[in-house]
Amino acid sequence: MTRYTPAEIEARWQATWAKDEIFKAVRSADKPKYYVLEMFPYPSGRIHMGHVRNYTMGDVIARYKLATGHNVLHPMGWDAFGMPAENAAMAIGGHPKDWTYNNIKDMRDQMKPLGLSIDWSREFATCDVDYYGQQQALFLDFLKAGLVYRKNAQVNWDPIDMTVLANEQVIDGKGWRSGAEVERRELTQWFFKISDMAGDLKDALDGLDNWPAKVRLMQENWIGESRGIEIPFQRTDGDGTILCYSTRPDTMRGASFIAVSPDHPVAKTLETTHPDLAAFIDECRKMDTTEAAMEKAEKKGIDTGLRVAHPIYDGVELPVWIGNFVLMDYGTGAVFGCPAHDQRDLDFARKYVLPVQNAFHMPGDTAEVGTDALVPAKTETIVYIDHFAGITEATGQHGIDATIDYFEAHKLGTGQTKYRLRDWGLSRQRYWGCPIPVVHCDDCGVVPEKKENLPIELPYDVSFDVPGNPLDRHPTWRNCACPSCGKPAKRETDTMDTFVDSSWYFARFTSPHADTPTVQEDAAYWMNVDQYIGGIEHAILHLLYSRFFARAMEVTGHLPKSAHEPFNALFTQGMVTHEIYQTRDDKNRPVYHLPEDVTDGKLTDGTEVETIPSAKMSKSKKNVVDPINIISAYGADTARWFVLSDSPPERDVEWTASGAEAAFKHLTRIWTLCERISTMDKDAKGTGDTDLLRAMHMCIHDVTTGIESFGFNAAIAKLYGFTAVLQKSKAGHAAQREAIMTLAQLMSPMTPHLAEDVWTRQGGTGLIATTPWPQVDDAMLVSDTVTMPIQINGKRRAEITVPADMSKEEVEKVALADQAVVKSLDGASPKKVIVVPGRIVNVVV
RNA sequence: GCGGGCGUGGUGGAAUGGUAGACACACCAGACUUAAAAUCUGUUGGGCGUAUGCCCGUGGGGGUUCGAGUCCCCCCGCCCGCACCA
Repeated sequence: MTRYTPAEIEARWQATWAKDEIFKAVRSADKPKYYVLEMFPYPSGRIHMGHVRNYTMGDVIARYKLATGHNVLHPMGWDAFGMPAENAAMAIGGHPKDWTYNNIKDMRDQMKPLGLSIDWSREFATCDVDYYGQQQALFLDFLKAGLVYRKNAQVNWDPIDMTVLANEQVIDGKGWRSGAEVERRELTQWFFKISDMAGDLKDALDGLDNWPAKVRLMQENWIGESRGIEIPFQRTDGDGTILCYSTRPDTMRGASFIAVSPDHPVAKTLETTHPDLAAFIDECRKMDTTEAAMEKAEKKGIDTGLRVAHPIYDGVELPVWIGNFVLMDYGTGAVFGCPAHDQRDLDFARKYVLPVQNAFHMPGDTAEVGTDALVPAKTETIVYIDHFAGITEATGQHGIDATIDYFEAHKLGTGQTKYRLRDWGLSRQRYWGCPIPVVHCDDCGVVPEKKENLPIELPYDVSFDVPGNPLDRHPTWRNCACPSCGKPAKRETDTMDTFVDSSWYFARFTSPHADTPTVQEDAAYWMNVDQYIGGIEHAILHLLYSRFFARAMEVTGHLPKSAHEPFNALFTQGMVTHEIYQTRDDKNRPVYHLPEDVTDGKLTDGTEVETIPSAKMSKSKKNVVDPINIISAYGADTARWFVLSDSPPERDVEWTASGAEAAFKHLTRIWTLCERISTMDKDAKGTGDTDLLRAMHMCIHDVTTGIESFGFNAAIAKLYGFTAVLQKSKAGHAAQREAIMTLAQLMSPMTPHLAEDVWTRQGGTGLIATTPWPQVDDAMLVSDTVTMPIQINGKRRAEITVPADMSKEEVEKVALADQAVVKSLDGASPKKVIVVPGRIVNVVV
């Protein structure tokens, strides 16, 4: 009797797969292609359980697609630029490049024992000069196409990372990585013109049927489309107009002031001549240091003395104020305030004693606004007055649309659709990123580098002993010739946001070593990604940027039109969690303990630990289980099996030692079962062959459906069930052998090594990985008889077994004749009998 | 504040509108063993009953339906996203 020894089995099969190159993706017209991709990892140096779960899910899909006759592309790479490498260099010395490449090597070594069906020949890291050089080429093409531009702008400045952040990278007023309160600064920066595509990025979400609705909705909210109107207000104190944007033109009757941003041109002009206004504007600028403070800040304003005419009431004048709450970069930087129907405007009006005037009424309102603005709910009926009095049935959007029509018809304004989405600032004042390939020339200004001069390589000889960007203080790197006039010039020292790197890597995988960003035939063949798998945390940032890049690469001829939306299907998987174990030190501060140091709620010295409910595995809470330890204790197949079982893949899964143990026991059971069948008398006849094979076909059906619908946990439950059937079966050798070989095939996407071994031991030919997926024999799914529950008034009272093809009428007769039914009816006569063939009978009395 | 999701045994979770709790964990009992481990078998939503069985049960309340965990309305709780966006 041999034992299940995963270490030996797994190494052996991984070597075989590698030798036979069965996962190498080659273009072929013979089979349909299938591109499965998991979000590539940041090379932190160690893989964690989240990686194991993410890549196992992708691997199940990839292996299943391979077995179902697809030409599969399943690549792996490294999102390798970024701050941690520089932080490590600053903290412990060394060089970001060495740190990163060492980490990549370590993580690759940790990942390979998982037995993933990856085409490693396509591997690359975004910090490879081959990759970022092509990214520079893309940048130049985008620049030529007007998709990148430079502007002086208020930016989010992270004072800890000492760099700029995009709007998407500021979470609750704090930097997404450093957690520092973000400041506002004015800097000249490069921007991607993502806002030009806002409408399409929003509209195309509708077509992404195989994306989670949640992600589509988050993107829709982020893009923030709103329908409104731009209204020019005529100055009465002089010439000119002030253009205001409003999504509520139906409140125009109640307008009592205009508010402009402190950065508005009107404010900037007045600033030069009015010291009081200048002081206020100055105060606004000083106050605006952090996003968090801005949110809490008091609404303040100052009257400019300017006056404008009310657009629909002759002779009514409105004062123009500067308001600290008006944003310059949304709409037109100027709004009209309607205190009666907007809480913020009302607070402002009360503070500065401005008129409050109803624009409409709602049934039941007192027509007298106190401290709460009269804001109609979506479904409430609004009764308009004066100019809009005709719009009586107005609810929700109707009144707004109708008033926009009114303004347009009277040439008082223009309907406008606006977006919240801002352009993506990509400049970062960091070393470890892709250099922006432009040159600053005293004579020619900002000049794009020539393509033949690419790649602009990062210098290796840099120092991190002082804060700031080492490229700025490098003695020679900046020096270059102007690509336009040839005179000495200086390179741009900003590098690109690392989200740029991850916005097109999926396209690069289709021709990873080409000397152009993509190759037309390869991109056309392999794109789109058929199934993309990753964390919900990328719902906005990475996925929105990638959708923009696909469009931009289409415009610049690097991707086909068909790749407009690059990810056909998206799956967002849950996290791996673990309980947290803590004790307290003498100052009552928590001390955390690794799960491996805790047995039955106690440390090895007998100290009891407090158990805190399961949370995302994190080093700081020490609630981590190292995949390497699990693999060496139980093997990769056990780890893979466990992360897929118990919880649906979109939800979190809690790692438990007992669960991992159970997974290992099950795989051992399969091994033992395989041994038993191998040693059976080959000729002996058994009993129940048909029952076993019928259960087998049910299992094929259920597992196939499970995998195709991401119901991995359900598929695994069925595999448990069928294993139990096979274990108890008294069927003959041939049937049992067929059953275990099919079981191995069905398990092969999850536990590929064990599956190969069972397959070979049972005399299967070739590799299970490339053997066609088992087919369901539909005839085997239908049984001759069927057991149906009988309900009386919806309560289950009896059960009958009848031939599967029995007519409804016959079933009804049999049901009503049943002993238990007769007893339950107790002489009452049925009013109605509902027979759902093969399902249920309900007798209504 | 706005938008979305979720709520099922001791636990993780199953259930195309059709027998709620599959499968797994944990617990308990039994077999094997001198014993333990390992392995195998069985029980396990609550209540009543010797028992065939009966009653209750998917956060709470109402509704649609022959039939609701599932669909609709209201409420409660939790989670997530967005928010000075005019």
